[in-house]
Amino acid sequence: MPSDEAAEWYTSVYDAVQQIPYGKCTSYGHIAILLGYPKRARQVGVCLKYLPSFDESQPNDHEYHSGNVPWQRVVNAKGGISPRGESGLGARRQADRLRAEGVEVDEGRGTEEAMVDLSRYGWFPDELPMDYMGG
DNA sequence: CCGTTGACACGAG
DNA sequence: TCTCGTGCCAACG
Repeated sequence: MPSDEAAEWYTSVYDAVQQIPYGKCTSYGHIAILLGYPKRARQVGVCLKYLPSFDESQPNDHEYHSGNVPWQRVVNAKGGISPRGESGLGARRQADRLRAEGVEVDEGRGTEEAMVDLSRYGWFPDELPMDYMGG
C-alpha cells in the first residue's frame, strides 16, 4: 500500500502522460520536469512499469490503466526504447503501439534498441533544449 | 529492516 | 562516440 504522497506521484505521472498528443513522444525526464521533479526520471519509469493492464471484465478496477494512459509515448532522452528484460518483448509491444498511431520506429539492429526520431515525433512544450540532436 | 534493482539522465573523462 | 560514476527513490526479497 503506497503512501498518500506516493499515490499522488503516481496519479500525477499518469495525468501528465495522458497529455502527450496522439502520434507524439516525450521522454521520462521531460515528464519529471513537467511535474516539478527534474531528477525523478527513473521514478517516472517505475510508475509506468506498474501501470495496470486494462481488464475488460473489471473496467472500473483501476482509474488509470494501459487503456487510458498512452505509456507507449514515453521513451528515453535519446528516443530509444529500452529492452527492459524479457527478451525485449515489452519494448516490441511499445514499438507496435507507436507504429499503430503513425510513429516511425527504427527497429534495433542486432543488440541495439529501437529508436524514435524525436526531432520529428517529439513533444516538448515550453522549455526543453532538444539538445540531443541538431533539432 | 536493509541491500539491491532499475521503463532514466547527465556530466566527466 | 564510448564508457563510467553519480543522483534518485519506490519496489522487492
